Amino acid sequence: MSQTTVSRALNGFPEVSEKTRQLVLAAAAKHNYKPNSRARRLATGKSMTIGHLVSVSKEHEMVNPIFADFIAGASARYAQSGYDLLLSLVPDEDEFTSYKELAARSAVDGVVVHAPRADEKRIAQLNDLNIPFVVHGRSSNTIEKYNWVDVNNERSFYRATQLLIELGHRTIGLINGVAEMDFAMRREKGYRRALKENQIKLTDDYLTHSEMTEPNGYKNALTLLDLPTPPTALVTSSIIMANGIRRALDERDLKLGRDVSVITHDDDLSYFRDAAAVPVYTATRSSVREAGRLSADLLLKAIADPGRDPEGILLDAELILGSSTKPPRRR
Amino acid sequence: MSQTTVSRALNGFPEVSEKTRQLVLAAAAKHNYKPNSRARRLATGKSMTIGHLVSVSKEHEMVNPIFADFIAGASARYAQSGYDLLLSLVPDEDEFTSYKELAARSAVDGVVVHAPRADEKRIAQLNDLNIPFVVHGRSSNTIEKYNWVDVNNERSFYRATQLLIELGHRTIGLINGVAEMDFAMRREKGYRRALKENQIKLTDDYLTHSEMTEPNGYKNALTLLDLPTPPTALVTSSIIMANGIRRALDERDLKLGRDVSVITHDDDLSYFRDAAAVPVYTATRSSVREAGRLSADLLLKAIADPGRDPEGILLDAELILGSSTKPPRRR
DNA sequence: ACAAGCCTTCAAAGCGCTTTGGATTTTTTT
DNA sequence: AAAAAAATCCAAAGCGCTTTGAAGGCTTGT
Repeated sequence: MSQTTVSRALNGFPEVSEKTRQLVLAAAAKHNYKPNSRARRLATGKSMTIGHLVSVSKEHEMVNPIFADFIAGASARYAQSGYDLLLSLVPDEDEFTSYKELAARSAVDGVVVHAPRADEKRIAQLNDLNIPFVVHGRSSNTIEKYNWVDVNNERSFYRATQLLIELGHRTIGLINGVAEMDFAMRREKGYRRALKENQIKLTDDYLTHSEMTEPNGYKNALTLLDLPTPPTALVTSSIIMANGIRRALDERDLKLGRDVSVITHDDDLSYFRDAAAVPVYTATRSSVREAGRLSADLLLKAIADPGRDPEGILLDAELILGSSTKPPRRR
Repeated sequence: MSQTTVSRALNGFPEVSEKTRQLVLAAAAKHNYKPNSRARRLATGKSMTIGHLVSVSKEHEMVNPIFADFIAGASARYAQSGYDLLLSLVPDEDEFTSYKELAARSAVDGVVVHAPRADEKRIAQLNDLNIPFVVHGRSSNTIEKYNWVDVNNERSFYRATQLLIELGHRTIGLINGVAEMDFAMRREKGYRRALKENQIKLTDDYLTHSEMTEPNGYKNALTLLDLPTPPTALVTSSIIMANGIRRALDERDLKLGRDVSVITHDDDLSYFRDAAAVPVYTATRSSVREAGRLSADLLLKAIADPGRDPEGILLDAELILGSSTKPPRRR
């Protein structure tokens, strides 16, 4: 049997009879034959690979832990479509160099941009490179069109803050992510809007920015609790920081909920899944794994149809009521 | 200038004069030329790719969060050596199928085995496939030789338990990972050995196995605390579970350290780095990122020299004294 | 029974590199 | 200055597939 026939049978072309196809498939299965990826990719001119470049902050060697769940979502989709996932953790200062290198050696058919800043150069750069991409998040200061999947950060933090205000809180702190990050900026915006609409004036002392680690949650919570007028409620950007906050409260002999209310953003991480009947944390919840799935779908569509107009998908985080929010305690 | 010369110049062969090489390099840099990965891989017969298959427990869709840091360590090494990292999150039931498929289509030059069980079939299977691999962890019930990088789980949990005993604790619980996992088994062994050597008899009620999530840490801690004779100290396998334990203590109005001592294994995850002057947790600490680096090095060596005898690297977890351990409280 | 037409199969070219073996140029030796 | 040796460079083959264009085999209609 000729090479052509085998190739056609395996790749589902119609020019081969069903009988022959079955024969070929049977033989392939028997010998555990799979076309060699390398040869196939050269012949087709496609890499069948999606690149994920995750930046590692050089300073703290920090890897954002949400990316594991995001990638878990995306990976499943790639597998279904026969794509491989190329992962590269790069020091944040040479992010662009890495993209350029991938494009130059034609190693990927598309890339996912993680953790966009409000000011994000990578978007224009990738558009220049003419390589399909999707951004997990958005970039406020970017005018160009691009594919993105994001949650409604501004609105969900507005709602969270609003909820606290309705409960009677007037001194509310925000323990946020790194200031340059787009999501952090939007969340801050939502927080500020809620305060403003309720004529609550707070200095920037009630606002912290840092990488979203447990120790930072702890440290920043202590800073806020040590203010002359400590906050009676906190909003935070990550369940990991929320754990640090809980530790800070513990140390001050304050009880979560009773003494200080906390609302956290909850990415629904698999190892922090808050599935109790009454959730531990009141939270703005949005599955980052689902975002991974959607991003993958979008990117695969963009690759399949290069003429496609960029699309944005906005997920709505649910506001989940848990036991970490109560009216403020009389002092 | 001929293709040959360019190829040789770029790949550092001695048959080309330094002058020509510089010329070629300059031209390549100018046009941002990089040899096409696909073509190069076909020509050389190497994939220049390392596969990481991470299993996702179908049941709980759980991704072990340590893998992010492990991969961060490994990724840096791969990049240095020109290798790409292929990541695939696969449902745990078709782990082997995935390895076989990668081997059949010759997509990777080597693979890393994550989270080995005490009884681990994948090792024999990979040896059969004749594909270089390194195991992160070990497999107690496997006789074959293989490359591995592991921490001394048995010894470090022995020491941890011993420390608690020396402090005066007699009722010590172990909140462990999934029972089938090799690391969990070894840790249990260390725990039991320390108890035995001190003539402490405890039923298996003081021992829990589960995926290492925060909610499981919480739940299991509550279970132990509700025993007729509750433990005065706990040893646990993950800092994420430790966070759940802290929450359980909080709920019972018990204070970490003062009322219940806790020692946790600490993988030195970037978002839980316990770098306070006095660490929060007394812990058996071993950087999983370092393990990633070492695994990558080992695997690259194995690929470079197929005749090489398998090697094992045993890391010693440090026992770090923190503030979560105190003598038991008189009741 | 034969030609037309369709279905099925095949031989060969090509994907963009690396690598071999030979050709050419330069340097060294006599 | 000619020959030998060394240093450069190049043409062509080949990596294992896909894909094109053409040939062969079957069916159908007359």
